[in-house]
Amino acid sequence: MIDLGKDEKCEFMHLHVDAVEKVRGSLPDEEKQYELAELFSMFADTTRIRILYALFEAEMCVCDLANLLGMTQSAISHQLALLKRAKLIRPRREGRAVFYSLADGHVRTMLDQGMEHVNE
Amino acid sequence: MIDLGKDEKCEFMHLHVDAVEKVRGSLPDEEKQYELAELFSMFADTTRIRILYALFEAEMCVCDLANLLGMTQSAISHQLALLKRAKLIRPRREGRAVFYSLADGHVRTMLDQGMEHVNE
DNA sequence: TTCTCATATGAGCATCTGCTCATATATTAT
DNA sequence: ATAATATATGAGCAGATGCTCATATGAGAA
Repeated sequence: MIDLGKDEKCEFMHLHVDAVEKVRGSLPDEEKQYELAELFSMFADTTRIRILYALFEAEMCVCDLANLLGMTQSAISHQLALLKRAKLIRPRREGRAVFYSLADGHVRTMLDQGMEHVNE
Repeated sequence: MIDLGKDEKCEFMHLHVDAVEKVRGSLPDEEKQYELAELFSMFADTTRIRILYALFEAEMCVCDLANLLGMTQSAISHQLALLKRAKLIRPRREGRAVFYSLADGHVRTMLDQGMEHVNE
């Protein structure tokens, strides 16, 4: 057996060198990995999940959401800014109020898929 | 107009009281919200994303993954423990090695949906 | 048994995240 | 113009997260 140094024991004793090499090429590139992680992190918080579920039902302004979820205007606004940056929601100004709605259907699909897994 | 106190200005000046009330009933219950957030948080990290993409291609052991991703065995093992806890992957012992594979198809579907959104 | 290898896991630490609080901006009304 | 209202945003802080390092566990070999 070839000696590959003290830190490379198990990595090369297995038969899977070819499998590993095959997989290496099929990974999404670094930027896509980062964008994916960032997208999913939007769904990784209960406040944002509740905001999105609320927007499934109706377009709502910041204070409506704050009232609905029992949170401060500031907390909601910060989260809306994140969701907007991730292009999951879209603002519409009407006088002083800003109404938010879902940007596209993927949001719904993704949450549905997640809910399906959670419900087994 | 009814005076509702200093902190409840905007919440009740809008026409959306009914919309808000309708939505209140349609939110998933607290436990589901939490489970959903926990599930999505599994996809909210590039290391775990790369592990899952790797397992799309082939069942792999811890050290194979560590080698593939250029990370320590410990770091990978910690992440695998999280993915296992979330029931996204499944271990299979074979001698000293433990091989991991995807637990079910939802994982693939969810990542695909995310990738679709990222790719616009 | 003892030794080695593969994996798992607890502690510690630096970074990230989600809130609060204060304040800034934008729009309308007077 | 000034005042009031709705939203946005920066700073600060407590808790969560992902790594490293050391060590524990589990399984096969001698």
